[in-house]
Amino acid sequence: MISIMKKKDNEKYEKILNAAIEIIKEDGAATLSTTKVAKRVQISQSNIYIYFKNKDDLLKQIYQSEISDYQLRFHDILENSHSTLEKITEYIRALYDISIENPDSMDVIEQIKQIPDSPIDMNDVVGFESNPIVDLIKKGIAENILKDVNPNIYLTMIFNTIRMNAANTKNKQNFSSFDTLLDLFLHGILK
Amino acid sequence: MISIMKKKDNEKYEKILNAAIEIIKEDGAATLSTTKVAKRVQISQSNIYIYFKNKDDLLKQIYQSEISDYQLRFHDILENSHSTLEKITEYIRALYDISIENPDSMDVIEQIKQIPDSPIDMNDVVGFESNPIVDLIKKGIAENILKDVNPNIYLTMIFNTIRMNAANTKNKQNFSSFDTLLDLFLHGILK
Amino acid sequence: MISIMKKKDNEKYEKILNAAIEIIKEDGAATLSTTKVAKRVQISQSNIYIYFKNKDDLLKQIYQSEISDYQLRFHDILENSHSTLEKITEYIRALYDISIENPDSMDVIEQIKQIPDSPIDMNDVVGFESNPIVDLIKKGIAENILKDVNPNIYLTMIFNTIRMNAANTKNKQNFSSFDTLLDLFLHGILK
Amino acid sequence: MISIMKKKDNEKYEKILNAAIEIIKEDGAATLSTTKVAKRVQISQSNIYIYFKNKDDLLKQIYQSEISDYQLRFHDILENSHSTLEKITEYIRALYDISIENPDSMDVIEQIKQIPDSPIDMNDVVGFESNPIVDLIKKGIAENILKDVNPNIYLTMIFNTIRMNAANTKNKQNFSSFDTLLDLFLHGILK
DNA sequence: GATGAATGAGACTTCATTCAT
DNA sequence: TATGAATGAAGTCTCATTCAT
Repeated sequence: MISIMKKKDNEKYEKILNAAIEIIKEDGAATLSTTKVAKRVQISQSNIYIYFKNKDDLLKQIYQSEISDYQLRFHDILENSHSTLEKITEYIRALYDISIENPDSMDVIEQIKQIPDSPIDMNDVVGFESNPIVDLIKKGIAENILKDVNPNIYLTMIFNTIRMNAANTKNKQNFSSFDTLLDLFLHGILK
Repeated sequence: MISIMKKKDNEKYEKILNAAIEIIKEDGAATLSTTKVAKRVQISQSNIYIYFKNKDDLLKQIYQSEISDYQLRFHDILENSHSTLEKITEYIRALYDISIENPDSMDVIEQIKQIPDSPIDMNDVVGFESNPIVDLIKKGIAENILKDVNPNIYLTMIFNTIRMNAANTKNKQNFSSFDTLLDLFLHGILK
Repeated sequence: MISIMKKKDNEKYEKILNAAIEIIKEDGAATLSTTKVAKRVQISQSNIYIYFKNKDDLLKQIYQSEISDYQLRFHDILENSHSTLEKITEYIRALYDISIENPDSMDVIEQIKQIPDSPIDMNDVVGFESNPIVDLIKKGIAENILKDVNPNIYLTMIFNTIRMNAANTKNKQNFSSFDTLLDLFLHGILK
Repeated sequence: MISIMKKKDNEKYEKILNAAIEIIKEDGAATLSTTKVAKRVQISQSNIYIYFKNKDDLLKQIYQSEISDYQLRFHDILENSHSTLEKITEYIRALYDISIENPDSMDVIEQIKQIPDSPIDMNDVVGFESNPIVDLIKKGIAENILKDVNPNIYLTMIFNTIRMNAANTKNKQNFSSFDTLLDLFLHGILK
C-alpha cells in the first residue's frame, strides 16, 4: 500500500522536477516560474507546493539532483585513485565524461548558482569549488606538481572549458576528446 | 539625426546607461528593471523610453558600451603586432589588463549574454568568439603554433580564467600576474 | 450519535480545538487557518473536516468552549445571589476572576466576535449582551439602582475595562484589584 | 498646471482611501484587500500601487486620516482648557462629539490597530493611549482628582463606552447624551 | 523632452475545501 | 477514521510598456 503511494508521489515529484529542468535548459534558470512548470506538467500551480516547500526548494532539489552524479564520482576518485596527479586526472575525466553523457548538467548547475539571491549556499556546496577538490589542488601545489596559483583559477579553467566542449557537442560543432583537453590543461595550448 | 543630439540628451543617456550597469554589477543582469534604473537616476520610468526603444535596447547598448574598450584594443593588436603568436599574446594581455582596470566589465558582459532571450545575437556579436579573434586562433592553428582544437575552447578557457582572476582581485584573494596566467595558457598547469 | 463518540475521537477533537485556541491567542483569530491548526496538531489538513464541518464550525466550537465557563458562573449567580445589586456585583466578580485565571479568554471571545462574517450570531449568543445578563441590568434600572442607560453600555464598559486589566496582568504592568475596579464602576472615576 | 495635476491625483488618492474605509466599515479591516479596493474604485489593482507604496501604507494613511480629527481637537484641549478636570472633561467631550458625527471612525481605528501585524506602531501613535492624554490622566492622579489606577484602564473604559454608544446611534437603539456618559464616568453607574 | 497615470500580465504563496483511497 | 492529493480562488507585488499632457 505504502509502496504504491510512494511510487505515485515520486512520479509526480519527478515530473515536476524534470519539467523544471527542461525549462531551465530551454529558457534559463532566471525565467523559471512555478507557473511555467505547472503549465508544462498540466497541473494546477498550487499543486507544486505539495511537492516542494517553495520555489527555492524546487531549485535546491534540481541542483542536488544535477550534482549528485558528480559527487558520487568525485567521492570515488578521492577514495580510490593512487597518486595526486592520478586523482586530478580522474577528476578531469569524470567532469568530461558526465559533460558528454549529460551535456546540459553543467549549464543547469551554473545557471542555478548564478540566479540572483540563489538558494544555493556557495560555501557548503559539494561541487567544484568545494573543499575536497580544492584540497586536492592544494595538495598538488604542495607536492610541487602544479604551479602555485589560486586553486579556483584551475577549477574555473577546467570547468568552463569542458562545459564549452559539451556545448559544442550539442551544437554539432567540432568537439575534443578527453585526451586532447587533458593535454591542453597539463601541457598548455602551444603545440 | 543622432549627430544633432544635444549635449544635455547625451548626459541623460549616459546617466541611464551607467545606472543600469551599476545595477547589473550589484544585483545581476537578471534583476535589472526599468523601474530600478529610473529610481536610481531619479527620473520617471517612462523617460527611459525616450532614450531607449525598450529594455532589450537598453541591454544592447550596455553590452556595446562594455565591449567597446576591448574592441578598440583588439583592433589595435590585429593591426600592429607582428607574428601570430605575438598577436595572441597581446590579445591575452589586453584581456588581462582590462580585467584588472575594470574587474566588473567581464562579468557584465557575461551576464548580459546569459540573460534568457538575450538581446545579444551570439553570432554577429563583435566580441570574443567573433570573427577577427576567432580568425586569429584559426591562423595560429593553421601555422601549427596552436593545437588543433575548436577555437571557442581556447577563447572560453582564456576568458573565464582571466575573469576569475579579476574576481579574486575584487574579493582580495590571491590573484596571479599576467605572466603567470600567460604561462598557464601556453605551457599548461604542470610545473 | 454524539453520545456514542469514542474517547479517542474526543481527544483528537480537543487537540484540534486547543491548538486553534492557542493560535488565536498567539496570532489573532484573523490569521487562524486550517493549515496552521493541522500543522500544530500534526495531522493532515483534511482530518479537521472530520471533526468540524468547516472553519466556521471550528470557530463556533471555540467560542462555545470559551464562554462556557462564564455561562456556568453566570447561571449560578442568577440562581443564588440575593439582591439585584448583589447579583450585579457577583457578575462583575465572576468576570474579574476568570479574567485573572485565564487572561486570554476574553481576548479570544472578542476576537472571534470581530472576525469579518463572524460565525457568531450576535443576537442569539448566550454571552454578555445576551438575555439573562441584560435582563439583570434592566432589572437594576427598573429598581432604580442603576442609572437609566442602554444596558449594552454598561456591559461594554465593564467587559472592556476588565479585559484591559487582565491584559495589564499579562504585560506585567500595574493592574487593579477587584475592589478597585468595582469601586470604579459603582462610584465613578473621581476620587 | 501643477495645481490641476495635483487635484487630479488627490481625487484618485481619495477615492481609493474612501473606498478602503468603506470596505473596512462594511467587512472589517482584516478582509481589506487591494483587489477589493480596486474593484470598488473600478481601476486596475496595480494602479493602487501608484498612490500607495503597499498595503501597509494604505492602512497607515487610512489610520492617519481617521485620527487626524481627534488629534486636532486633543491638541486644542491640551493647549486651551484650564484645569486638569476641565481638560479631562473636554477630552471626553471631543471623543463623544466625533463619535456622533462620524460613528464609524472609532471602529475603523480600532480595527486597524487590531489587524495581525498591524502597520500601526502602538508606541508612537498619537491617539488614545499616547503620551499627551496618558500624561493628562497621570496629572489627574497626581493632583488627587482621579483614583490611582493604570491610566490605560481609564482610556479603555471611556473609549469603548463611547464607541458602543455611537454604535447604538447607528443601530437606532437608545443612545445616551454626553452629560449622561460623563456622569457615568465621573460618578459611577449607581444612581 | 519629460512625466504621471494607467494597465494587464505574470510572479509567488496561502487557503478552504473536496475526493478517492 | 485518516490521509495525500488536488484545485481554484484570492491575495500582494513588480514589471514593461503606452499614452495624454
